[in-house]
Amino acid sequence: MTNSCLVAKLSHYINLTATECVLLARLEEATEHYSRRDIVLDQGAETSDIYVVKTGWLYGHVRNSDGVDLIAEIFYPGDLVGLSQLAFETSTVCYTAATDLALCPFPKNSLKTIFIEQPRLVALFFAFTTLERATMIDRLRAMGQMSARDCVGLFFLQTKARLSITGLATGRWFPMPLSQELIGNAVGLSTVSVNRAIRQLEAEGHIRREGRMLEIMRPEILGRELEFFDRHYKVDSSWFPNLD
Amino acid sequence: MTNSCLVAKLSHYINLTATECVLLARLEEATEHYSRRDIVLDQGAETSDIYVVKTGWLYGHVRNSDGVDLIAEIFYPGDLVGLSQLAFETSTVCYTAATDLALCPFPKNSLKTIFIEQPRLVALFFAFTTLERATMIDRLRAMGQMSARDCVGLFFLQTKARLSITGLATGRWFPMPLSQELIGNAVGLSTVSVNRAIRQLEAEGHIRREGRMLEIMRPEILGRELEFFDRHYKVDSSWFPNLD
DNA sequence: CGAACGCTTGAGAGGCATCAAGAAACGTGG
DNA sequence: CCACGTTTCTTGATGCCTCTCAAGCGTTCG
Repeated sequence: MTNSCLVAKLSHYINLTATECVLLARLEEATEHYSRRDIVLDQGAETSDIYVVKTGWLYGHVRNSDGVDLIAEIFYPGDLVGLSQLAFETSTVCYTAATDLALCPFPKNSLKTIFIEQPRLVALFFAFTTLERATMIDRLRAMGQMSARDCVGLFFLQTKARLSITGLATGRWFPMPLSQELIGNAVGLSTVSVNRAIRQLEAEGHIRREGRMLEIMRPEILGRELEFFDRHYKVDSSWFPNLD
Repeated sequence: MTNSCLVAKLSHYINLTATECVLLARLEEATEHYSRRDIVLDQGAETSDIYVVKTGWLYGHVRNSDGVDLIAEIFYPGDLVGLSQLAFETSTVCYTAATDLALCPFPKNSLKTIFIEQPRLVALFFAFTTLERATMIDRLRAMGQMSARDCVGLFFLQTKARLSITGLATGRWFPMPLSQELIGNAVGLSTVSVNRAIRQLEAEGHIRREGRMLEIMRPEILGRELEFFDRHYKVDSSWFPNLD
């Protein structure tokens, strides 16, 4: 078997054919390394490449004129970075390494043949974008009408769910390498409010921290309270094109 | 020529072939009519169909347990409704008619052949989802860190930009059939705050109202102030698969 | 060992939600 | 075409939540 992260993630959803595996593995031939805080692609730069995340986290963010930063998306191993910028010649967001990072770049022109020859993979990619959109709606709901505590709690539940797909969350523990400032940028809160929310969740016995690891004590209870639904566990593939 | 709304919208971005036009027109064979406030598809219902919007507006929204409603997406003539629910067997959002409405439903299984035979159309659909994602990030930015006045102003600019693509905004005027309550649901504000924001924009000479029509007096100036960028005007098609 | 960086906590200010009530517009049926 | 009820818009008063500013502490890394 291949040790491709992308294959690992996709296999969670459908049984990949050997042809598909080979083709996907080819996207991960080159590898680039980045250190935490490195900028992978700056806002306004040309979006000629797509990246597969091999190890580490990175995030896409936009800075507005008052200097406030908003994290638009966070990527984990197995994710495809840059699909959301396909329609733009220059990037609308800045990609920054959240941890030390290994990325596999491939030119976005490689998608041409995939679109023609691998309609089922395209359908799966398409499905992913809809999952991400649903998650983004959850974020909108959180930012618009939930308390700071609930925003942060929901963010942790979402993160854990995403990591679980590729087996990066073991049991109730998962890594949380983002600083409280970055968490704030992700959920639209100030550092101070994030800190107070975390301490409150901790005091209530919902979470526990141990270095950069986080434990959600009773995921089901917290999830029910915050109306969290794991959008990433399963996709409906009934409309996927059949294999030839 | 066909009078398909979908073809009209897509033609804004690429030159469709005759084959593509015929195929798209076939999606609009059936037509259903709804009155304002009618529910087109309820949350939790099966997502077996996709719809092309022929005339009117509709919106997808989610209601949480405290009864607060969030509008996740708004659809205009020429839009495809339901693509964002493709990956789910049952709908995560509720679709409601914002005005009287004419929709053309087609089964989502019809996508199978499109995925196989029309990779260029699929690429274009894919591009649309990335545009919508970018717009959603703008909304996140607005909800998270902008004032009520700016949220509402940005919402108007975005709406006008979307309508302009299909020629539904003439000059600086465009229709705004949504009540202030619905606008509030869309941008995450209370009705009261929306009203105050509108009156402020009006007092500042940024907008003018005439029944259900809205005029943005100096779009460039307001756009620059709110850091608005029209994401829907143009797509990069360099990575699209070529025609056979 | 010193200097960033990240976490924690307090105090004060401001903006938006909420509650409430009246005015205007709309729609519907007599 | 008018009368009435409903929806929508408008405005004021009050309170709460989060932001901002500020300072101290702990930790990590060069």
